[in-house]
Amino acid sequence: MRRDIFQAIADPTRRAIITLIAIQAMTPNAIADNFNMTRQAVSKHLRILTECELIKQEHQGREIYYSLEIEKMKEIDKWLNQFREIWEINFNQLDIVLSTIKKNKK
Amino acid sequence: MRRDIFQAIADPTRRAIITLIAIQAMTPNAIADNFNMTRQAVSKHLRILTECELIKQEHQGREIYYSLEIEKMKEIDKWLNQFREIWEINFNQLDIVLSTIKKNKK
DNA sequence: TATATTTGCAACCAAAAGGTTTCATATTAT
DNA sequence: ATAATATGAAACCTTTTGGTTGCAAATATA
Repeated sequence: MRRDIFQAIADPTRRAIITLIAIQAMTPNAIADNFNMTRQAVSKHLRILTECELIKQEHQGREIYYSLEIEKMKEIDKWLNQFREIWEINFNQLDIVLSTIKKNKK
Repeated sequence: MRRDIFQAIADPTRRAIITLIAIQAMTPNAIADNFNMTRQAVSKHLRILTECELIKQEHQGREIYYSLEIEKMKEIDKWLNQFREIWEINFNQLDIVLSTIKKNKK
């Protein structure tokens, strides 16, 4: 069982669940209504998301409300940080190219 | 074959490859040297990354240099955008809490 | 108390993933 | 021309994934 955050968001159903409960906490039944699969299949996805702490539960009687653990989402952002520098470089290079074009126009 | 960007970065080896070639373009052999698996296994990962256009090839004689397609990486960032608003809200709420504590101290 | 509802868990199954070995092809070097 | 090198592709195998159905437990309702 690898069960890291990148593996968690690899599945399109799980990404949809994340987006769904980002707005507001929902019960498994309510979540499952949005998908074309059994409640149990959705439940398995919720289990995986819970295991890697991307979502959290709140028990209320016999119902369980699932909501997004937004802090964990930032880990993906953190991983992307190492590439932002490259984006910036590319942007700056584009900037140089653009100003060169400008100069030549004059 | 799903082969989308989220499925591509789900595998730790592929994430490592991405990080490796982000710095500079590399040949499959050079890339494979960094992993404890056969060259062919690495080659399969390169194929998957190529198929979803996360990396690009540059042929040079019998060698092929693989490099990162940085623009594609931004798609992950774009997906994260829908959650940034929530981060901000949380941050602002924390701000309110902090200023309330400050006020009560006085 | 008996029944309905909400949920999770286990057993099972087909398909996909990730590795291996073997082989074919193209380019370079002798 | 022959041999070596760099690479990709195919066949194969094991494990993981993502779904199913059936069942058990806890809570709410009649």
